[in-house]
Amino acid sequence: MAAKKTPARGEADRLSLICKAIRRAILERALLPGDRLPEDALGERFGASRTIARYALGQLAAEGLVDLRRNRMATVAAPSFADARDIFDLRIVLERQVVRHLAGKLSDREVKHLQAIVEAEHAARHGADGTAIRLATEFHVALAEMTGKPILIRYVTEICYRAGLALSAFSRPHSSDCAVSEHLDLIEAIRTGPADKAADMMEAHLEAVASRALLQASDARGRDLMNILAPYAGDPG
Amino acid sequence: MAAKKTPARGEADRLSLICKAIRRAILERALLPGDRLPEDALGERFGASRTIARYALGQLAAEGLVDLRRNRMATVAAPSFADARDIFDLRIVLERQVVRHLAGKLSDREVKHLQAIVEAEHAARHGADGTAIRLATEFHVALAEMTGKPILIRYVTEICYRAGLALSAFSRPHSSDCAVSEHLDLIEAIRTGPADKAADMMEAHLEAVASRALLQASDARGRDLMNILAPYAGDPG
DNA sequence: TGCAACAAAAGTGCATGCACTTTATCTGAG
DNA sequence: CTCAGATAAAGTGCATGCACTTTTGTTGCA
Repeated sequence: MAAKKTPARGEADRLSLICKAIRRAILERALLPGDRLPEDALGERFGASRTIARYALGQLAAEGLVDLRRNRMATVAAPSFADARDIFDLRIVLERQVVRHLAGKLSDREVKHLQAIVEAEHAARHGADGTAIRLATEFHVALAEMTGKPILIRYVTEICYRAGLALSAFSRPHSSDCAVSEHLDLIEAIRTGPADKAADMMEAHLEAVASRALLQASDARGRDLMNILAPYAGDPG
Repeated sequence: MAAKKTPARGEADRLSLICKAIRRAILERALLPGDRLPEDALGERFGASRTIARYALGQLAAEGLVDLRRNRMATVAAPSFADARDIFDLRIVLERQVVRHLAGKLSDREVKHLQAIVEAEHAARHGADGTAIRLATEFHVALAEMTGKPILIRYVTEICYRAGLALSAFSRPHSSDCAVSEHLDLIEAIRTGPADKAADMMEAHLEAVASRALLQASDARGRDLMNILAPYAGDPG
C-alpha cells in the first residue's frame, strides 16, 4: 500500500512539506509580500486538512515569513523598510560570527562544496526563475552549517530567509542580489585569511547586497509607501 | 455576558496565555528541562481544547523552549552543554549589538526604568522563588526594547529565554545568576561610555554569567548526567 | 525475584463540523 | 456612474471524535 498511517523514518510529513514549500516559494519570489495564504487551499494542495495548514502557518509566522492577524487570511509577511534594514544589521552580526568560527579552518572538501554552489549560482545567473537567488542563500546557509553549531545554524538560516523576503519586497524583479565574484572572494578569504579580515569581508558583502536593494528602493518611495499602508487599509482601528 | 465569542481588542487569547505561562514558568524554573507537557492537561488548565494547547507547543518549540517528537509527549527542552555554550555565544553578539545602539543615547526616563528593575532584582534577591531570575531577564529584555528595533527585540528576547533555560539545566538551584552590581555598572557604562567599551562590559557580564553556571557544571559531571537522565526518571518531586 | 508477553490506559495525529467574521458580490438610490 | 448598504460566499477559530501509538500496569512463567 502507498498510504501508511505513520510517516516512515526519513519520510517528510505534510507539515514540514508545507513549510518547506512556502519557504522556498518565498525565497524564489514565486510568493511575494502580501500574497494570501488561505488555509484550505494550502491544505488541499498538499493533501492535508486545514488543521495542518494552520499549524504550518503558525510555524512560518514564528519565523517571520508569514503575517497572521486574527480572523484574517494569512499573508506572506511584508517587511517595512526599517524591518529590512534591521534584518540586514542582524544578519551581518550573525554571519560575521559564522565567518569568525570558520576562518582558516575550512577543509578541502568544504571549500569544494562551497565552490560548487557558486558554480551553480553562476550557471543559473541568467535564468528568469528564482534559482540563482535560492543558490545564493544556499551558499550562506552552507557556511553556517559548517560551524556545526545547531543554534547558530538555525538563526542564520532563519535570518537568511527573512533577508530574502526583505529583498523581494524592495529590490527590482529578476535582479540577482548576490554578486557571484563576491562569493568566490569570500571563500578565499575564509580559507586563508585571518578571522577579522574575513569577517570584515562578509560584512562588506552583505552591506553591498543591502545597499543595492535598499538604496534604490528608498529613491522610489512609492514602493515603500504601499508597504507601509497595506496593513492599515480597511482597518480604522 | 462575560463570555465573548471573539476576544476584545487588548484581551489576551488563550493561545498566547498558554505560551506566556509556560515561558515564564521555564524562566522561573518552576518547569525544568525534561518536564512533560501533555496537551490535554495544558488545554484543560487554561480552559482550551487540545487544539490550542498543541498549537502553543508548536510555537514554543519554534522558540527552542520545548522539544517535540512525533507521537511522544512534549517536554521542556533539555539543552546540552554544547547548546548552552552556543546560546551564550549568540546572546553575547546580540546583546553587544543592543548596547552599541544604546550607548550614550539613554534618556533619563529609560535610565530610571532600568534602575527600577535592578532595584526590584535586589529586593527579590533572597527569595526562594524565581522572581530574581525573572527580573534579571527583564533587565536584558528592557534594554533590547529600548533600541526600538522589533527584529532585534524579538531575537534578544528569545535568546534570553533560551539562556534562562540553559542556566536552569546547568546551574545549581536557587542560584541567582546575574549579579545585581554588574547590572548597575552596565547601566552606567551604557549611559556615559563609548559604545565599544559598553559592549565589552556587556560581553564580560554575560561571559561571567555563563562561566559561573557552565564551568561549575563541567566540573561536576554528575550534574550534567542528572539532566540527561531527568526525562527517563519518574517524577520524584 | 526477574522479566517477558500482553492488555488497559493515556496520549498523540489529524480530519471534520459548526459558529462566527471577513471578503466579495449584488442591488438600488442619488 | 458611483457608492452605501444588504446579502451571499469564503474563510477563520476552535472543539470534538476516532484511529493509531506510546506508556503503563498486570499477569504468567522460569
